[in-house]
Amino acid sequence: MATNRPTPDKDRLLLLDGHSLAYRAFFALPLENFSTTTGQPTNAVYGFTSMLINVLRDEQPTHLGVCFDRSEPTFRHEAYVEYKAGRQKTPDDFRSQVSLIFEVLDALRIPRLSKAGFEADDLIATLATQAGELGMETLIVTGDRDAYQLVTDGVTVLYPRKGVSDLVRTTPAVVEEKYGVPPTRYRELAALVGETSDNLPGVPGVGPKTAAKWLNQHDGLDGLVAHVDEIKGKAGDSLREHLAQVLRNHQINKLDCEVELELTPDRLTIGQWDREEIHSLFDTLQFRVLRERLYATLSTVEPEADEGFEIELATPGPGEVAEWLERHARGAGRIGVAVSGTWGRGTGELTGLALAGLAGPAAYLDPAELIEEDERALAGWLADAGQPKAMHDAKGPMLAFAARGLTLAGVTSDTALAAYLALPGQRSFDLADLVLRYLHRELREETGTGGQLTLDGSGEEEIAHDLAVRARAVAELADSLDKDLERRGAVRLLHEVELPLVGVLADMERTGIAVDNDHFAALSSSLGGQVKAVEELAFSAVGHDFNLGSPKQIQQVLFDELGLPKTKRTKTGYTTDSEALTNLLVSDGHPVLEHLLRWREVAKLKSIVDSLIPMADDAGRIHTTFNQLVAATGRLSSTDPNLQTIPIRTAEGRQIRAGFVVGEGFECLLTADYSQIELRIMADLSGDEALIEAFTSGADFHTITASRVFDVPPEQVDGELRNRIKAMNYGLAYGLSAFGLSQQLRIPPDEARQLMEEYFEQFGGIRDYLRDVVAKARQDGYTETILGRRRYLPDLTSDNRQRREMAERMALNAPIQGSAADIIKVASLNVDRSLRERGLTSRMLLQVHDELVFEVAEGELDALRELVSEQMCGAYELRAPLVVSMGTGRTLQDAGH
DNA sequence: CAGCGAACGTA
DNA sequence: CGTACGTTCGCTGT
Repeated sequence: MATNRPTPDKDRLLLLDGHSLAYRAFFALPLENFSTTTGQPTNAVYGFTSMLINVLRDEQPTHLGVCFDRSEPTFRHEAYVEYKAGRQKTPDDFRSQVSLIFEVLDALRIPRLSKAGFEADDLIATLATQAGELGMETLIVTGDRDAYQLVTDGVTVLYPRKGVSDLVRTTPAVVEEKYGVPPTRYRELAALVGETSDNLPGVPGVGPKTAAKWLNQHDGLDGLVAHVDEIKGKAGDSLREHLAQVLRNHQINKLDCEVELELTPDRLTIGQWDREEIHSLFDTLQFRVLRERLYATLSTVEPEADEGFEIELATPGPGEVAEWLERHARGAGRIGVAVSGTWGRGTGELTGLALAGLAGPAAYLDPAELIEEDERALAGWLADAGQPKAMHDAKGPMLAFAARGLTLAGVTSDTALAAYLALPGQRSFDLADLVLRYLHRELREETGTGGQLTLDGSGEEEIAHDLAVRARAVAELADSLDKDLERRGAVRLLHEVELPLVGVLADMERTGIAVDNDHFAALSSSLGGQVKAVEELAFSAVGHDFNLGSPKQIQQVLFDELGLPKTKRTKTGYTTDSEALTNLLVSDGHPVLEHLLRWREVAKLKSIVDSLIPMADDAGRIHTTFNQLVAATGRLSSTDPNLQTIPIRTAEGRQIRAGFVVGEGFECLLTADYSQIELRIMADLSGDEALIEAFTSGADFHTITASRVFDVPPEQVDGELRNRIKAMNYGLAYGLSAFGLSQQLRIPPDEARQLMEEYFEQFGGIRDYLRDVVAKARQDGYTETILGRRRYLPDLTSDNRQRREMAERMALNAPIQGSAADIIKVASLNVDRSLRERGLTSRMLLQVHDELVFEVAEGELDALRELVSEQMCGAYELRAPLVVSMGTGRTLQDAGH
């Protein structure tokens, strides 16, 4: 709609009919594509918000309001009891979204209006009328055609045509063309034709064409009524028969232009919206694209976001680096460092480097141009822990630095990490987003005041400026985030845990883990043979070929062809997951089920092996990438490849572990894992004496707890009883319900409920703790780990049960899982430091949530065992003390225990 | 060719 | 109707 750019000299009021637009969006957008992972439908909110953003962008209103219907009856119901009768009830999936729309509007500081006894249309009519008197231009966005009666030269209706993206501009000429009457007559025409959705029947046999003809012939409805006896034909008879109804329609579809409202059009201004609120709301709604669009739109409205960064850029020539650093970096406070290049798989390459403090000139260095002297000066400054630096997501750049022999020290802020602690659960910590959010600026150079870019076409200068802007932005952002973390009590967590961990993780990535690709190749071919064989068995069992990897085709075979009983529903059909197939196998026993399960198993293993083979570098080592910014609880994650999910449960799976081996020159691998760390944390946090006692007694924890719950001596606790309590013990930390427990143990729900009650009778502290932790989180808006790591859970107060209960389970789990993450992070740091202090060459390779994997140097096994045990157990003092178990061997399989 | 859902690997 | 992740595959829609 760029053709209809507004004229800025006139005030422009935009009025939206909230319900009618949301309702349209609800039916236009498929629910299955617009729901959050917690199951909250969002299609109406999404569609409405999307329309709102578009119209803000295209129309650039100066004033704005959204009107809503109310549930109370209106004067129309009083005039006609059947008004809107027979309408189907509003779907629940829609109703749950209305309050979300309110939240969006409130966060955007957009006024919303409603009044008991009136429909949104009446408010719109009133405001449009008043706006006209104030000399304002009005735009009405509504899916209700009644609004056509308001159209004048100063009032335009934007009516959504199919879906939510296309708005038709309805001017007087358009109404006239479409209906054959001017907007002022539209009401009369509608009275004759009727409105089925309002349960206002018109004259049978009379459509818009006839109605328009009559109205034009008799100069309106009054004239028509006066000459009603002259109307000929069947339609005339029909009109006379239904005349009362027409007059009633005409009375009812009149919009009230004199509703008393608290706000007048000139007060419907667009407030300063709250970026944080929008961020967290859009996070909850999982609107990613929409957020970008919103920012793109509103930043054109918001002048402050138009500002960029002023940069005075120097490019020290050969031999000038040392001097520049001396003059502008040393003693100039914290320097922002921005790096361009590539990194991953434990290495990287540096292509550009920019330095900038809060003020003063910035420098751009091209690593390819540095002479030895410059490189030495740079290396010295980078490695100087006394020179404070701020970076954004420093781990990658660290790998690139390391690849050219540079070490980095003195990083007192990593803005990505700081943002992660401030806003865990956000999925991206893009520098531009953070700059916009915290500094209300755009990540670009301010070109208005001097410093004109001289683009010579090479783009090189542009790259330098771009990087310098990032360096300056990081320096400023770091200060801003420091303050934010202060407020959130996360300063120590950043400085004492997350920041130092960056280097430890980079080292692990750089080191990698050795693999035996011959072993993997043999494994792959053996698994490949089995995949083929099982595939053939499956085909002959059903009599034809099909794709065993396609759930869709499996469903067709199982449920359509073989007529097996339907399983649990998924979004797209019926589940064929291994649990369901196993159930079918027990109940029906069709041989294809067995083959299918077996195929999945071997195909999965083969795909893991095949994905690992090309990962090894020339030295035969695989380098994962640890992500420190993704897990909402504070855990690390591992990608490319994910070395935190190497199979262990089945013997065949463990064959893959046999392919991870000790590297040349080293003695063996050592794995060290915390035993039952989450349960110990739960015991500590809850302070339940019985539970703590169960841990300090030294005997098998599940057996001890089972013995208490079933009131039998520990030696009489058999596998079955122990299993039940083990499931309970673990399930508690996840917010397991009685129903879930019954499912897992395959016992009746009543029995499961009773089991839980008996458990809580013995360990009441746990129940109290779990209840309190949720209550506190609801109060505070977040949960906290032992080191003060927060997780924000706004959904705890949601009126949507599904969302609320999901948030409650997250609230139960986050402090436990997150505290375990805190502890192993501290342990990793302490082990790393201790290795250094004792001058050992053994090294840490992996972190797998509650386990650390080491490569043991010749002759260091005993020393390492002692060191690791000491540092891991001593990482944090719990009332149920930390216990570590270790295993060693030449492969990861042998080192298991 | 991107994006999504189902399935499944780990703690 | 038990948390937290990442990867693979097939399918669908642009």
